[in-house]
Amino acid sequence: LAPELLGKLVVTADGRAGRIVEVEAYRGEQDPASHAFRGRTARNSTMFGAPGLLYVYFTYGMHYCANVVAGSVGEAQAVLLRALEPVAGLEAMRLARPVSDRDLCRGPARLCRALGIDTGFDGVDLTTGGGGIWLADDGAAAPDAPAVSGRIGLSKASEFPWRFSIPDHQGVSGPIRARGKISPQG
DNA sequence: ATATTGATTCAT
DNA sequence: TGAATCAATATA
Repeated sequence: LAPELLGKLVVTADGRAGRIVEVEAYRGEQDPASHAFRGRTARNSTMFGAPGLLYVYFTYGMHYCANVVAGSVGEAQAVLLRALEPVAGLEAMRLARPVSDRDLCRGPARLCRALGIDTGFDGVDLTTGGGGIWLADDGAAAPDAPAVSGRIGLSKASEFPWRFSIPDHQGVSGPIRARGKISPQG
């Protein structure tokens, strides 16, 4: 499911939108790197819910990251949104954080800042639009052969090749990759 | 390479 | 209670 999100749009009620260009998959209680690895807690309970929910968590004392819940109820699978290509509402994004347009949504915490996502959005349903943020499909196809590489920024299980991105897209978060020794792209 | 920053979690 | 950890980013 994770690679199929590539090319989809994330849209907010106030007119901001970005195209998904990079994601990572997390596989619930079987995945040592997943927040759900040690079972359900107050923080990760959204992951155990229905597919299509938005799981937002706060980390490093200052950053939010957003995931799309996948799998079925109770499986706690999720797809981390790592980078978007800004598509609409760029003015509001620049206001949230003044950086170059290319960097607005390049990185899991940056895209949350740019779209105004915080833990208040944790648990909203991305399929109905009622939560103020939703997924849209404008017909752009996911790449036939998405780039695959090791996950980024993890102290455990970073070797699992569950990071997917649009090949050679400039919006993909790059340099952080140097921390892992995985042969990148593919 | 290092500072930032605070919630969450696991161990006393 | 306390310490370690953390799916990150900015700055040097």
